[in-house]
Amino acid sequence: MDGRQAGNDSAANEQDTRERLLEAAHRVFLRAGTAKARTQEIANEAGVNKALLHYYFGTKAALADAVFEQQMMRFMPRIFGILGSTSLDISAKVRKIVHEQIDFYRSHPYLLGFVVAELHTEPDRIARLIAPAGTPPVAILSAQLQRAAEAGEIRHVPVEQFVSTLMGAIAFPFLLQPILVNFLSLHGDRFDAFLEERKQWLPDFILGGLRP
Amino acid sequence: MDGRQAGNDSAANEQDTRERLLEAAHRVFLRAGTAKARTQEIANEAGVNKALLHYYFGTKAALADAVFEQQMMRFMPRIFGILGSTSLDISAKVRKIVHEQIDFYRSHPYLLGFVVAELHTEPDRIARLIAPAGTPPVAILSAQLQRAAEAGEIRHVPVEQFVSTLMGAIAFPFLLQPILVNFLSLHGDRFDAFLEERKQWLPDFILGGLRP
DNA sequence: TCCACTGTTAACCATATGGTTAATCCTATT
DNA sequence: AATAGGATTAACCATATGGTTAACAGTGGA
Repeated sequence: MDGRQAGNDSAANEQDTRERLLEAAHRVFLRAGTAKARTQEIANEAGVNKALLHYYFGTKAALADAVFEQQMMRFMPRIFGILGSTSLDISAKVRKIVHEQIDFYRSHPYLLGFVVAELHTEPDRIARLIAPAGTPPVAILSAQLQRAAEAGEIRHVPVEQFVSTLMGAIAFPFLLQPILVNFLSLHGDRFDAFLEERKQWLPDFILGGLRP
Repeated sequence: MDGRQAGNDSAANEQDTRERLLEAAHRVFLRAGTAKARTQEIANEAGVNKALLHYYFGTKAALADAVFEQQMMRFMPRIFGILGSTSLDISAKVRKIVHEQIDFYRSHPYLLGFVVAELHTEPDRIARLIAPAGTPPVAILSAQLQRAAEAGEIRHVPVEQFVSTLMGAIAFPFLLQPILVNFLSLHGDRFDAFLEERKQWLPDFILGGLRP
């Protein structure tokens, strides 16, 4: 069950042990959730003794914090990077974020579920970690929407509503996948086809909703 | 920490004990997730001995299954009831489902988070529970969209895409609330105002996206 | 060569937790 | 009143689990 072969003498040591632990934790936490995850399994997957986990990270909770933060930093900047860009117009932003995010979550299937699950069972953590963030990159998008509306290019749209709708439409299939698959009959590779179609359809639909 | 006063002699017994346990489990599971939830806490909250939990439900997992299924049945039928209705046109369906669902999730804040978290950490359960469902209520909506498109009232839209977008836009704010609140500055009662605005804005936007 | 210090491990510990058991209570039926 | 059977409890149990400890290995510097 641990997928770690012998011969970890030299090959394994190339990577820093702390890093290996973090990656193992990342894998185990994401697939099991921090509550169900076992420190022993993390140690196994990293190919080291369980005591090393505490040697480097102190407690399971601290390690979980580290992993959670690391994962948040993995997709939040992508989103804000696009939404807050000053060189893309709204249409380009929508198309780009839909494409990139769908591809990203597809290749990281556990990420969103993990984040939502953690947000739900450990609601305080987000405050603990995100507190130091200060600059609102949404302001740029807000101004952009405002300008476009005044120029008559689009309908007037509140940023919060816009962002929630866009991101919700992107994230939903990944979060509720098992339900969706069942009730929309997206079994087998049809779910993948659905996602592929969505990369094209969703931007059209969103931009269609913005038409004046 | 348990919020149960003395005097449970007569007043408490009015309700069936099994039911009290189920409700307590529902509360504890939803707020903590099944992994973090403690059977002792459930027993406390129900005001009974922990052994009764096993007397009635066998194992913690079985109780969790019961609660999960109960919660699923709590919101899935609402959705399908509206989407699959034969007496509402598309516009009415969108308006009604947005209004009703936002109000519903607002008064059951833990529900969606719980479902997603469980879906994530116990992906098999959904198959175990939902298997016997056979009729696709989405077929009605699908036909309706088809007809409206042919009549030139709306653009052509695949059901799966439509439903995913609609439901995603509704659910997202509740699922990622802590993040949203932070990055869109929706602190305090501004989140509530956001939701209230959304009940009006979202149907307009969705229907706007459907315009031919 | 010896020392000191970091990294690493096997063995161990305390405790939380799901689950069990045997006895007791309660109530309806005879 | 006696009894049977379900409901309920206090006490108990086995084990999983996060965390600790003491010893050991390796390595670079004095």
